[in-house]
Amino acid sequence: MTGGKTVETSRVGRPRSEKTRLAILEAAADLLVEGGFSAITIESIAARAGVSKVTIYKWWPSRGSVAIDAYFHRFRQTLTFPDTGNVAEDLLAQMLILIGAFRGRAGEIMAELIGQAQSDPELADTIRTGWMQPRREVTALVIQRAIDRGELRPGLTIPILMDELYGPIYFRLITRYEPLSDEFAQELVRNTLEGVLSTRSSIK
Amino acid sequence: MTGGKTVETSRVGRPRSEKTRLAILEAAADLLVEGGFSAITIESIAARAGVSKVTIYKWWPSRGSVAIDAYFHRFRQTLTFPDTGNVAEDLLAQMLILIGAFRGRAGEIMAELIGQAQSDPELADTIRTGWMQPRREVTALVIQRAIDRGELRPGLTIPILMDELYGPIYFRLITRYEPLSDEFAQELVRNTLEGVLSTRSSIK
Amino acid sequence: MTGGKTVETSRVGRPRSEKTRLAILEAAADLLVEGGFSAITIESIAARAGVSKVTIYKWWPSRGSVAIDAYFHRFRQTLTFPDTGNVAEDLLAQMLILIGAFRGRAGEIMAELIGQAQSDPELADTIRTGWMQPRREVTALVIQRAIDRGELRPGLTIPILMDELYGPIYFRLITRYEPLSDEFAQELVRNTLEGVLSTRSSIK
Amino acid sequence: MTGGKTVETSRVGRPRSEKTRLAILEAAADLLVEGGFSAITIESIAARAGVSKVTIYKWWPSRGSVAIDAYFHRFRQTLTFPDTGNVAEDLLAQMLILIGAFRGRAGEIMAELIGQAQSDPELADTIRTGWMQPRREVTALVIQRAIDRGELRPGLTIPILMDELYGPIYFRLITRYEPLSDEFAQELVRNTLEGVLSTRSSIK
DNA sequence: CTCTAACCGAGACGGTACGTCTCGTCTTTTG
DNA sequence: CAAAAGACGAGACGTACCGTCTCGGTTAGAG
Repeated sequence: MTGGKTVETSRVGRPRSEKTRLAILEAAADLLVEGGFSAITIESIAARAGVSKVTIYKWWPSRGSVAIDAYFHRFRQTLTFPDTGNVAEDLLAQMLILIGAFRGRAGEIMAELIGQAQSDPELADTIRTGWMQPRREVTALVIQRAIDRGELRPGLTIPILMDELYGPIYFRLITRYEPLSDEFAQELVRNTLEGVLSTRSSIK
Repeated sequence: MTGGKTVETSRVGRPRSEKTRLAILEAAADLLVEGGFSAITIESIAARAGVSKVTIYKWWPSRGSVAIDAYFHRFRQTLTFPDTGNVAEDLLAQMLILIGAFRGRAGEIMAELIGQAQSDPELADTIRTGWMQPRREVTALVIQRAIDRGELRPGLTIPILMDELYGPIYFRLITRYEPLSDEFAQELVRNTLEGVLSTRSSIK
Repeated sequence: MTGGKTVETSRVGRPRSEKTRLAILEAAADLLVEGGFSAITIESIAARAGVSKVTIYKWWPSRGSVAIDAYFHRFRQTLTFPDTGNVAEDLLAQMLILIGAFRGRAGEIMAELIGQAQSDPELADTIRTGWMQPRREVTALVIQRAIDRGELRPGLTIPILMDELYGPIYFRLITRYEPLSDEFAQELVRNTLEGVLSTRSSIK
Repeated sequence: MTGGKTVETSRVGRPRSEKTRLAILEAAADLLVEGGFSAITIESIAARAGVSKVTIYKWWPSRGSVAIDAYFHRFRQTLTFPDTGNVAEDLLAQMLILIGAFRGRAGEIMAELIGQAQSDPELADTIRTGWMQPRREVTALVIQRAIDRGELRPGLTIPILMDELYGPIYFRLITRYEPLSDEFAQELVRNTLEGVLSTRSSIK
């Protein structure tokens, strides 16, 4: 996310052109939407943005980093999750918002970005810290509060519980085994909280 | 998985060389282990196997397909899962075997293959049908039997439950947020079955 | 002159395309005539010849070498110098033929090629062995015979005498101080043979 | 030689920095000596001189013009030729001085500059007027006096005679066919004056 | 003693060409 | 007819300089 940094201090020399920065992000985002990650080449971005290749290389280290910046630029979404105090409701709301974002082009592109990240550690890091981490923090907060209120088991490992919620969603996003429907999110959250044992056997 | 098919019918002309096929798979597997998916190029395989590029193109449609064939060739494992009749034990055993396989090089390579599959539908399909499906079928059987015995809730959607088990594992494989430890598998299976609500609130 | 070599032995693999070789030389020669040496870029040749850059790099080591090959391809001239037995006549004929070739585009281009050769030793060598040497050999022969016949001084250093003939011509070609006129050649040859001392002083 | 001009009129505004001008010429000369003309790039000069590119462009129109200025700055030599009244001695002295200057790095660089001048008319002009012309004028004077004294043939075309002297030297400098030895200069001057016909045939 | 015009550094930028890489196809000879 | 060898067109890579363009900060004579 190198290229995203704003020029803080006014230093000597010609300042960075904000117009150019935006033209690059817009061009990359367009290419991403139209042809997916494989359509992102430094040359195609440069040509579309009317910008020199060197300028792109100057501010971004790889095509992956331009792609993720362009993704955030285009699909930046608010993280305003509700906080009703009811853990089931809050978690479901969060999962529905994520699933909603992943239906449509944004989801396909995120899948490709995650795919690319498997052979681009820097991209992987940017996705983790720039995309997943903020969401996980909100979710962790909701879970922690529910533990504090005594709604959830105290011995719980929070990262594992979060993997139980996010894991299946990203698994579906990536394997496309089954659709990312609202019903899926509902049963996922319910199952995760209540378990899947039959009532009889749960009373031990 | 085109290249993996054995030559059944004896047709006219010079038969396909089995030695060549194996040389290609061994070379590709070596490259995969040494340098990951990005080290797999048709040219590098051809050079290493002492084989012409055209011969590879003749039997495999893409580098992804050679890679997955080479992966299966090198890391093929038995699917002999225990069947004790205890759903918790059986599921845990299955997850532990998968996690064990994913620790080490095989896991890293599978992550890369899944990554590549995001921009290679054919590779995605081969991974689903050749790798995931067999495991899911065994898991589905165990779950179905537990439902039949009344251990699990009858209304359960089996694919969702399987996503709850496999999803977090693949999520950790791909995001590398946290390690694929045995403890993780244990808590994952326990949480999935019993839920995470505190005992007090679960008696409603 | 690497690319000029003809494929002698019929070896395995696809043979070199003669059509491609000629297309490259024609394109390069056209560019040379139209825009001089600076118009010769590997990219422009490739574009004009409908050929890949790699193919050019495969057969020629530098743009200079393509240029000189293209020059010879386009301006190859016969070396049929007359041999009358009269040294003055023969030398003048040779110089007139060379000067004639250097008037017009071929001379301008040769000047540029010699210029480039100052920073490209390989090009320099090709010009020496492929262009100058054959002419010098013919000239050396004429001179040697004149020495044998007793027309020229026996103690003469032949290379120096040849430099006295060719040097002024190339000097004019390169500095453009004065035109390469036929009168120039006539006085040059006469002066070189007879000297410039006044008759009075020459009889010492 | 634009950049070499001294600031005559004192105009308003900050005057041109002499320190900067010298830093540029020194840097360029160093680069020229170390890596030849190809090492001369505006960027490398700017970096080495601690100067902005724009400042260089402001005072010199091209890299060729900086190069030639740097050459004169570093290798400026006196034009004090002896004038003994003996044409053979005087011409030989002049040629020996020139040949002496051309042995060593200065000659190699001059060859490269002349080479570059083939595709840079302005550079060609600067070399002619700034380097060759002063020498030719001295030589022309010596020749003219010899004609006046009756030592040389009256019908002689002086520029042609000068090309007979300078041409072979520059030819050797540029083609590196043979070394620029003192013996070469001696025989060159002698041959030029006396001719190469054998005594017998010269008396016709 | 301020004003102001020109100089100068640093560095961003669009552009052209470089030489390299790998792809997937094509065209031969060899077994 | 399979396979090896290798030529080839295509196109992106990342780099080097080009020449131009802001900027901010001198520097010295003119008012």
